[in-house]
Amino acid sequence: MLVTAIPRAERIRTNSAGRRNRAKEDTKRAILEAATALFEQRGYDGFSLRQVAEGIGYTATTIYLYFKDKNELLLAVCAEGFAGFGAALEGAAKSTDDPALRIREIGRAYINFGLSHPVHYRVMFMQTPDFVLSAANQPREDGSSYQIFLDAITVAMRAGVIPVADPLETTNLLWAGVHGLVSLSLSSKGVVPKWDEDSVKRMFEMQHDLLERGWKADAMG
Amino acid sequence: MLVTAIPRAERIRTNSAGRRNRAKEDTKRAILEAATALFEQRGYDGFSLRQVAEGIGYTATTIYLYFKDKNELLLAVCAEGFAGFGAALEGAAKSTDDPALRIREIGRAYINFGLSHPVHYRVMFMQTPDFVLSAANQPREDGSSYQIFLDAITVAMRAGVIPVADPLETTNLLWAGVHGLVSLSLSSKGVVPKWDEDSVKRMFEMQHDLLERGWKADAMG
DNA sequence: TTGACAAGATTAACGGTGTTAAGTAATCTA
DNA sequence: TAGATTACTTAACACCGTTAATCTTGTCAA
Repeated sequence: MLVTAIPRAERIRTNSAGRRNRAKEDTKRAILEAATALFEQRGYDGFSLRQVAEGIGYTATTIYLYFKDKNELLLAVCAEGFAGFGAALEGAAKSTDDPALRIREIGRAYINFGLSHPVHYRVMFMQTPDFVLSAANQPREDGSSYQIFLDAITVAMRAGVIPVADPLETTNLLWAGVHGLVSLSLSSKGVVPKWDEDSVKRMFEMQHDLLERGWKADAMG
Repeated sequence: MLVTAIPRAERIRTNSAGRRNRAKEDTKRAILEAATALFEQRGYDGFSLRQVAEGIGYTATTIYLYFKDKNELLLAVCAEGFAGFGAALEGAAKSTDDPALRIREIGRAYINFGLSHPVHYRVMFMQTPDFVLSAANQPREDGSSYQIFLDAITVAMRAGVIPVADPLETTNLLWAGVHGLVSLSLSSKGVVPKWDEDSVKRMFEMQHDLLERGWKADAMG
């Protein structure tokens, strides 16, 4: 008789536990996906636990077995969406070696993401105060989204293409520029002229041209 | 007997109607004031019709006799708060004859207002999409808040201190700059570095310096 | 194989929300 | 003084997030 290192009882128990865990992960994923779908098509206001649950044949209270409360589920939904945010910024940062162009590309990526993920962007940066932190500091292998901005700025400063100043404030300045464009577009599109996507992209280029010219003028005294 | 031009019955009726109307205006004001108080100290989320009403000894349904629904009451509350917004911008616009300085002063007034009226600013420009329109277009004797921006821009263009371009887009650009600073400050103050009031004001000056230098560099080819 | 146990899901309930429809009491009109 | 109008309330509906208690079912050790 072949004696295995692990006794039968324990094998069964761990397998069973494994299957249970897998099942649990599955329904957790199911909830998350239903939540994401509902959230994306109904927005922040039309998002209720009861609807999420009923959409996949559960009761609302079941969600509490998998998420602490509504906020945590919403945060999980956004975290998923914002994995793509960090990736987009990172891709932009790596797309060129030119320190000045890199900043512009990051800005373009930011704008593009915001405009094409309005619901996520809204919740993360506009609607719910507490979410900004987790959005900006969404941990990634190589630094948060904010860090990607900051790195590009410090590199550009060292390279002498932008004036040396407090890197944090310069980062915030750039962030404010793109965030202003995206958030006003999301709020004003269709009700105030010139806030459609094309205008916003054009305005970003104008904004960045001005910034670069300003930096250059500053460098020349 | 002295014959008055207006018969007694009619006088009574109109007076009575006047008294009624005055009373009605009074309770409308009472509701509005209670709403404002509650809104200012509990914010958008902790604002309920039942609480507004109970605070002044009415039932929630009474509010519907004076306002169409919750949204309209909230809008009235914000409209009140934003009378000051237009006034602040207008004051800034009139504070100088220098077209370039005027733009900066308007920006400063915008920043100051946003930072000192966080709750109103949030609702008008961040929280509720539908409110941006009424905030920007809040009718005033001499034009909306947006119009104050726009006028300053067109004057500056005519004066040659900023490059001639689409005035609407240039206005939006400026608006995005200050809105980005204010809204990120409101969302990030205390959780992300350098978003306190002093930093924001400093960043605005940096931002505007860059813009002006950029405009000047543009003018020189 | 049976009985205990634990996990997963449900039902019931609490206190809250915006909103509508019907009812009441006082005031004004004729 | 009878009837209409006005200001307000009560009752109800359909939701919401959240908690506690209950049920069901499969797994486990004896």
